[in-house]
Amino acid sequence: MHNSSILNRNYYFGDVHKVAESLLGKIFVRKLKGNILSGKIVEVEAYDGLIDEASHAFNGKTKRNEVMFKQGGLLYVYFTYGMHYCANVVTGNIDDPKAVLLRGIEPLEGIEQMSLNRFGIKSFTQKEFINLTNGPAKLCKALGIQRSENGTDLTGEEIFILDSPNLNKSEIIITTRIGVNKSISLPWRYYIKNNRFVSKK
DNA sequence: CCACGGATTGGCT
DNA sequence: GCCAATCCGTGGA
Repeated sequence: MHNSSILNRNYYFGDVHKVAESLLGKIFVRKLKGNILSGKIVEVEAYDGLIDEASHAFNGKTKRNEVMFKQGGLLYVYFTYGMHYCANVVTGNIDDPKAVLLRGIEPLEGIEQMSLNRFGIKSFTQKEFINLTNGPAKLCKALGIQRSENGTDLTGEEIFILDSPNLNKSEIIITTRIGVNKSISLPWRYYIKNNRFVSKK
């Protein structure tokens, strides 16, 4: 199915901004009920722990954000707006709570299952195809990621990320984050230029 | 294409 | 009690 290797623990101990940028183009894989669901990561945001007012970890550890305070390479899933889940990749050391929010992926494998998860039906229009995974809560729905996936080890078998060469600088747009009220001018959002599954240009 | 508001629940003050 | 790292449908330009 794939030849590339799974990103190892060491990868997730890098600088959160470097990890965020380098995750673009890599393949996020979710095994769900024997199906493989996968997609290319096309949009992310970095949340820089204790110095970042917009980070969930800014005010210290709570039951909700405790996974951010664990070692890099875990999945931090949070619930928001009363109905949505969003997924982050935790980076760095214990008690150094940084994370990369996954905001958009381009579906590769298991597309019919993603449509079932999103819309309750296997078929979809061209417009619905884009709508499958072009947003942080949409991609969680499509991949079947919810509260029970919080804390999943990305070096395990269930959810992991496959390595691939880093993109050229010319293929990457760096800009401000979306949906935050604090630290709004920090350019900590990264996405692939001209990709249709980026949530907002 | 853009702006606006409703949905809905848990975390935190 | 307030409001969120969102999404979707609606209505107008």
